[in-house]
Amino acid sequence: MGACKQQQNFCSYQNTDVFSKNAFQYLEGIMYPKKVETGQFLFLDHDTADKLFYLRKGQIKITKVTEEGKELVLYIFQEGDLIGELGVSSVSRYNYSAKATRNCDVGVIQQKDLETIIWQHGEVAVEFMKWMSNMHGITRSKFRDLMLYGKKGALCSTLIRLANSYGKMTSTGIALSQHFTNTDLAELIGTSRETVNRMLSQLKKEGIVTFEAGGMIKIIDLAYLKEACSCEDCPLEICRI
Amino acid sequence: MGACKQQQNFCSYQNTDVFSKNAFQYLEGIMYPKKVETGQFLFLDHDTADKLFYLRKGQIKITKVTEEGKELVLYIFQEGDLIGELGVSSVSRYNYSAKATRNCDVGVIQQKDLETIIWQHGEVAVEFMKWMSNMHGITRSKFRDLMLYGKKGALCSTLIRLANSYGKMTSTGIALSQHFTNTDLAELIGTSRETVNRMLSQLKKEGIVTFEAGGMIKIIDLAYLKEACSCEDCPLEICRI
DNA sequence: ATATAAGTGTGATTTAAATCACTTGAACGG
DNA sequence: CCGTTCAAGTGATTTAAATCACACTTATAT
Repeated sequence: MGACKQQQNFCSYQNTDVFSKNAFQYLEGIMYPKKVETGQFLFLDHDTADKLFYLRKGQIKITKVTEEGKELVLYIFQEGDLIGELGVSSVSRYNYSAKATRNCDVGVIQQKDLETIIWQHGEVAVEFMKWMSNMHGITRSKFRDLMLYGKKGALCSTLIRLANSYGKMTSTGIALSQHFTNTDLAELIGTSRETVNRMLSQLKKEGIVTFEAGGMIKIIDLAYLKEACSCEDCPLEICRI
Repeated sequence: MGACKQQQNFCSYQNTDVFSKNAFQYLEGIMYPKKVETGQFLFLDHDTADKLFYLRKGQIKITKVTEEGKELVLYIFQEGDLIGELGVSSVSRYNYSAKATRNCDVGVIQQKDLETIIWQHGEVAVEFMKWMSNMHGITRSKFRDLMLYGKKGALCSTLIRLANSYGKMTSTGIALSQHFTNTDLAELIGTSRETVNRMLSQLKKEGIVTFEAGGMIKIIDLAYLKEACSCEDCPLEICRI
């Protein structure tokens, strides 16, 4: 379990970093393994939400798709992240889908089993609340960024979040360790591919970002990006993708 | 504590409806009273988030304001609602403000006191999680509605939520029991007063809504509003303002 | 190596929404 | 009753972003 890997990554947090070793062992105890292949869904919109998922390996995108096929990516989860809801009422349903964008090893946690642990161990309950609070913080801060500062602000906010989740510090800037296509970014922002392309070209021209081998984005002027979305320097567990 | 007051209100839920009588008594035990007058703030953006608030009476708007003065209203809380975050880390801060839009009677709950109860009573922990999950659900569903269906969809979604929170069923439609100005609605949607005015006029012309005495909105054609924002009939605890 | 698909880059055009600039109306206090 | 303030309504204009259309580039697979 993470903690900020200083220098190596710009700063990569897993959302399970809120759990103590002790609490995490309880979770391990009730997990059973599952594999999900690239392109497959871990769960679908409207499925019964009676499980949590611990992502051991791979990548999961949480998406919401409209009837017309427009796709909004709400989160991208990585190794060490916990996925799902703790509705605690047995009848609640997901209102988004979870799609594997790489081959995944997942630990499945049954709601019922988790509830037992929460009942018995106050410590685990408190840590779960911290996790839930963080997740809500991510959603709320994205909401703010995507609503208030236009598409340019939305892109800049998203680049900062990507830097926090995928960035590696180098002497010349923060290099994203993964390639994101214009379409990927557009789906994170809720805009069109063309708009992303034009905005990125502009940022490149102004020397805010550069493109490395394989189209990987490197952030040169983080301060500019922060300015563009009135960054409030939220804690890193919230400022993520 | 609520439960759906059938017929009387269209359907008014409080977000504390997740708590059992028993759990709520524990909360009552650690609350101390506070009054907040109309226009005053219960807390400000960036204040330390070490308290929860139970709203006994009055109304609180949760808002986010940009440097340029643009205001986004995230939630409107009513009697019986619980306000705040359960970050559980003592250093977390609000990243929004809470403004009283009526004279309020509030019960203040100290984070520390609450944590003790959560530790001791698994039942309370589980109910708190349900509450947190609901709050997150509200945020997520608004995010979706405001991002994906344009300003028209955003307005229609907001009218549905207002109906759930303030609507009274009548023989001719759902009458909102409170007046909302064009500016109020604009701040809920993240748009301009003029745009709201034009969209509302249009809805009126098409017979979707009417204006009653005092400018109160009455919803005639709920199905139309649902269609406009691809309503998924979320549970009522989530489809609120 | 070459066909095929997937992604990028850009101009032109359309559409949605914000902004500006007023007018009208309603409500409130002295 | 009149001036002041706050909200509603609306035309004209500008700006932001989506959409359309297509050329070009880069991977990938047979």
